[in-house]
Amino acid sequence: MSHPPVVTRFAPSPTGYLHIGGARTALFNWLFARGHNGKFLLRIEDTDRERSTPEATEAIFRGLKWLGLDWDGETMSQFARKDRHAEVAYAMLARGQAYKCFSTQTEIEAFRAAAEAEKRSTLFQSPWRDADPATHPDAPHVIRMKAPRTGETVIDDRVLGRVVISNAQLDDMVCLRSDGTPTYMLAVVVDDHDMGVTHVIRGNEHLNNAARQSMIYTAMGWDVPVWAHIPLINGTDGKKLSKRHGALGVEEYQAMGYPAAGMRNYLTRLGWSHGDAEFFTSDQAAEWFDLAGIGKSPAQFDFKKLENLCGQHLAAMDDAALLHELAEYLVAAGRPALSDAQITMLRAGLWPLKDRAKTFPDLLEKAQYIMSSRPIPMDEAALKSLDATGRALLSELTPQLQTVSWDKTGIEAVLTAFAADHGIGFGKLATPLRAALAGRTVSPSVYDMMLVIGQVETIARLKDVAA
RNA sequence: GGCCCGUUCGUCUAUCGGUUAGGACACCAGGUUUUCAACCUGGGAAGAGGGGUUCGACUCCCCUACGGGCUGCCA
Repeated sequence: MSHPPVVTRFAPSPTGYLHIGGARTALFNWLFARGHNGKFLLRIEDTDRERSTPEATEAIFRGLKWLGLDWDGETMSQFARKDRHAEVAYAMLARGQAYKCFSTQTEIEAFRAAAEAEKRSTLFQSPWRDADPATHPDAPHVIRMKAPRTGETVIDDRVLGRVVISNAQLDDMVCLRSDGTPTYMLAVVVDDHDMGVTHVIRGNEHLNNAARQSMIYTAMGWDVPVWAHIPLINGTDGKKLSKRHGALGVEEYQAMGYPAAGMRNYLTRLGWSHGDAEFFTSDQAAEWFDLAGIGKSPAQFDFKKLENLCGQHLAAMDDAALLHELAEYLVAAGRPALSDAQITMLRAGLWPLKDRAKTFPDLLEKAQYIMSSRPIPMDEAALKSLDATGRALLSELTPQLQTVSWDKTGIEAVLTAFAADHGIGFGKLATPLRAALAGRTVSPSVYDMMLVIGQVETIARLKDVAA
């Protein structure tokens, strides 16, 4: 028995940056498709000509690319398919599943206002629903779905379970606007059907829409896709995610220096779980990802956990990939690129840094001692530890470093013997040494620094502070 | 207002009627240590409230509270 092919899609509207919640929706669709040998499609829902912009479309592309969410085939523009949408609207009309409604927006607003005042249902019931076409005026009109008024529509949701919505709650939605363009409700269904989408994985806010869309599928005699409505992401206070919580656009996260692998891991784990698995690669995630593992309740964004995961991914990344992504980070953050010489030095000194850094700016900060050129700028605490005693120790130590074999054991032997000879703990020696090498009191291990910058540079830096 | 969805440690979550309610992040304490990290050990920390059903409920049902969504010729 063969499995039916899986086709998922991400369908953002290009009205701003790629929202963090949208990115997670895209990620879930991508994981599901990749894990099932299926296709992941991208459709830009640009039927709202007022609010859609090409810049926003570009931002969506950049965000998806940063996260490594590659889509199959050409990007589809929903607006470009408006003729097809209209065709379906007229097909529904011909089937008697839809009708022309000549009510003006002013009339509808008046109806709603009156209904609200009388505490009646504000669902608009068009007087044209059952009107004889022969009596239709020659006037602008919309095409409305002739939705069933009794009974119920059931959404068999893979995340939420069986959701029953009474048809009396649903109105005759507009499918084709008076200017001939389709509404979202019609366009999604037509496109998803035409694109062969089998699984609709999207935000919870569409759950009610699913009932409406289900009606269109039924009216057209099309197969209804598998629904999976995923919970939204909340801000750190449990309230809806908003600008107050800082970063909303995924590009901001890139600019803050979070590695994409960590971001993917974090976002995957937010609202989905696979036993106790916390740290995993995209391949593992795709292999494990399933609709059953998606939680029902909204999750709060937690920067601490994101950072922790990012740190683990940074440590696990190979040097070339890390350096490559670091360069991209610098561009995204609008920071100056590293020179070839700096990159060479950084590559050599990456090993003691990788498992300490959580983000790219963090890594760069810790790599400061590699990139600085002599004389090394000193911060206040470093200067303080380079007092007369400290400098005396260092100038006595320096000659001994000229002859040592430059590896961890060689250096360690000299330093520990030196400390012992002077009757001091190793810490008393390491502190001024660290200051001289790094210009600060927080740095990687002095051994590691000496190995990374090399014998010549080490001695030069020590001589600088002795002077 | 009507309808729909949700509610386990501070946070992300496991549990799919029977567990001392598990893990991770964060936090606290101790250890290791040349600083900061990392690392190791230990610790505190949860089923929104109230009713049922059941021999037994975090788990099933109902009510309430709280949070969210929909109720557009936006998506």
